[in-house]
Amino acid sequence: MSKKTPRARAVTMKDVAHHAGVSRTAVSLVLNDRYDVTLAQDTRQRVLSAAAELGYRPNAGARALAQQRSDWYGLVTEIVTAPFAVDVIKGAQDRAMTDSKYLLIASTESDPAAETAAIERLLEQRVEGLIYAATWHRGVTVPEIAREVPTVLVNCFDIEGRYPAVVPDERVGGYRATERLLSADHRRIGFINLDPGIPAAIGRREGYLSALREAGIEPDETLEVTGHATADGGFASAEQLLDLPEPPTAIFCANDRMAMGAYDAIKERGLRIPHDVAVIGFDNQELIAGYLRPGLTTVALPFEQMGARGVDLLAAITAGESTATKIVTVDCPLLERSSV
Amino acid sequence: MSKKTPRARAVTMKDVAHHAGVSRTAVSLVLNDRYDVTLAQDTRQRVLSAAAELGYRPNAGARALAQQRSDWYGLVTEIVTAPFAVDVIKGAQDRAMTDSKYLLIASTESDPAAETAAIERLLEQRVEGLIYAATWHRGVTVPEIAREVPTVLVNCFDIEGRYPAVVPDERVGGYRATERLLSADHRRIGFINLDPGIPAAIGRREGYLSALREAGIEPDETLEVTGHATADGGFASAEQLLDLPEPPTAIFCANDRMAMGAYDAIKERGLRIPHDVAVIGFDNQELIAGYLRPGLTTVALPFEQMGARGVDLLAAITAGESTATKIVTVDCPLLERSSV
DNA sequence: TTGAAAGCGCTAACAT
DNA sequence: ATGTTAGCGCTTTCAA
Repeated sequence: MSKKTPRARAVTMKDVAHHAGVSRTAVSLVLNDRYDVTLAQDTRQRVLSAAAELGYRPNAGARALAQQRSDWYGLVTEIVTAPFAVDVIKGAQDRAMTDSKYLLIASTESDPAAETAAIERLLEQRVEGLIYAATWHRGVTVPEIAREVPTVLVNCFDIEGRYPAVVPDERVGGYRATERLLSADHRRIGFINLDPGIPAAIGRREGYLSALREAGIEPDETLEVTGHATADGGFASAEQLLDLPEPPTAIFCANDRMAMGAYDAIKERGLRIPHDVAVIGFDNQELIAGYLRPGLTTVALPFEQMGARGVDLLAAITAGESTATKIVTVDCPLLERSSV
Repeated sequence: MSKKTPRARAVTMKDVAHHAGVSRTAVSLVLNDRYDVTLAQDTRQRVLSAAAELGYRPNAGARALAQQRSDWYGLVTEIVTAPFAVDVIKGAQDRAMTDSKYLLIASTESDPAAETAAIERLLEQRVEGLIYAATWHRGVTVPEIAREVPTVLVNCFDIEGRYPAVVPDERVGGYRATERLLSADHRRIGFINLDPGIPAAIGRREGYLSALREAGIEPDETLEVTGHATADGGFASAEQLLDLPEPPTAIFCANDRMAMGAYDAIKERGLRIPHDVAVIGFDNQELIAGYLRPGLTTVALPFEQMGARGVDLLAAITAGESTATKIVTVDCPLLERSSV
């Protein structure tokens, strides 16, 4: 066991000031590019080179203390647990960086007590705002403590409508998928939906139905089935559809996992995708959609954009530019591969 | 546009002290559970209730400044970009939490300049140490600036061997996979490997070969093929193996994506998994391994554990308990599903 | 144009 | 056992 080596004390502003032969104030002014105050060109130069020479690095914490602002946002999420929606983090992270904000991420397992504790700790770090993100689109109950600071929900919404939120536009997504199938001349389009009640199931179905109606097709209830949201569920539901006296020529699966199962069902009957049966998914889970054979055409959930929009909203709110608890809806784009 | 509402100034220790009628020192002592100093039981009580009453919340930044330690670690990674290995973040996060450490995550896209900048900003936040994590196991070059603070690599290693690292035990993983197949009485075991040269390919192959040899089987070179690391690559390689005059009865795929393709190749020939051909994968990509039909037996990459071990190591180093640039190897467990 | 001084919230050495 | 005081590194009035 080696003794702990005491790290050399970091260079401070005082050191720079001393080295440059100016006051600490001057250093602060120069280093913060405060051009509202007029400083001698020479002073500026001296400070700059002294800082460079000494390898000065500002201490963000000290600055935060003095300025009473941390430049941090807290991101509370169960997402770290479920890699599916991890792009939310990336989107938020990138967007925060461009604002010179930091993201303090607290992962939770949606245990309310732990969640409150996590937020509590973020508040101790004096985060200026909170982003509360969920793995799958749903209504949530945010711990009361979050009210202490501006808070924005991402990929979920407050059941009581007290917070602004950023959510995917499920309806348009469902519409796009169906429309794509229609444009390939399919008229009998099966729909394997998720368990009813959740926003994804409701919105995607609405989109499906309205696309059909716009195309002058009266929805046929036998073509609508709900399946367990897994590959096995998709397999079973697809079988059900294919067993119909008048089976569909295309199937819209409300998620990619079910589409994965549908592929198996279709292939097992010796049918070809998309030649005999076209398939379209939802979620754009890369690992599935990208690697199925043929590649699965699907609708993408805009996780990254939602994360970015969340930070946007938060920035606007903390800047006092916005205050309404509005719901921002983000588009779900269609991703063409080869299954239609 | 509403005017920015000035947030009420937070309750400080001074307020608590005042309210309790004691000194700031006393408050600090009580709130930090410093039992080495003796305080009147009454004082302690008064402070506690004053703090509760006022809703006092410590200011982590101020404490960091005074103590000259931040309790923060920086996690530099490209992982946020690629959800695959995101469990590293979770493992590190959880482990850090139990130490009351925070993780400041900086996502990079492995652009060296951006990486250096990201680390620079982490250092401005006065992180006490750095974890540098990669999406896939490989040798990396860490920006020089990382030397300023204890640094640990996770799922990668320094090409020049200057940093301690935590990596998966690829060899044992390959061994386990092969052994599992052997235990199911397979003697002709095909191996679809990754592009040679990377640690995963080298280690997994070593494990494969040594398991065979231990079982008294002389490796047959025609059973070893390398494929493009995708489903299509796996498909092609599996075809190649199945076309052999004496085809294998089991295939070990060096990753799950290739196993996904192998499934298709096997099924297209009307063969059954595992009855006619057993398949085993590597990586345990949930979305693939869990949803393939039948479920894919595979070897898991211990991302979460690696993240946790990384923080462990860092904690030991910053505590001065360890200093060697050792390589820690983490076990890759076998995950049984139904493909063997 | 520059500098002195106070203060941000907290800890810790030192007195009392 | 409790209080005083001096920082921690930085920003920001306010004077000079």
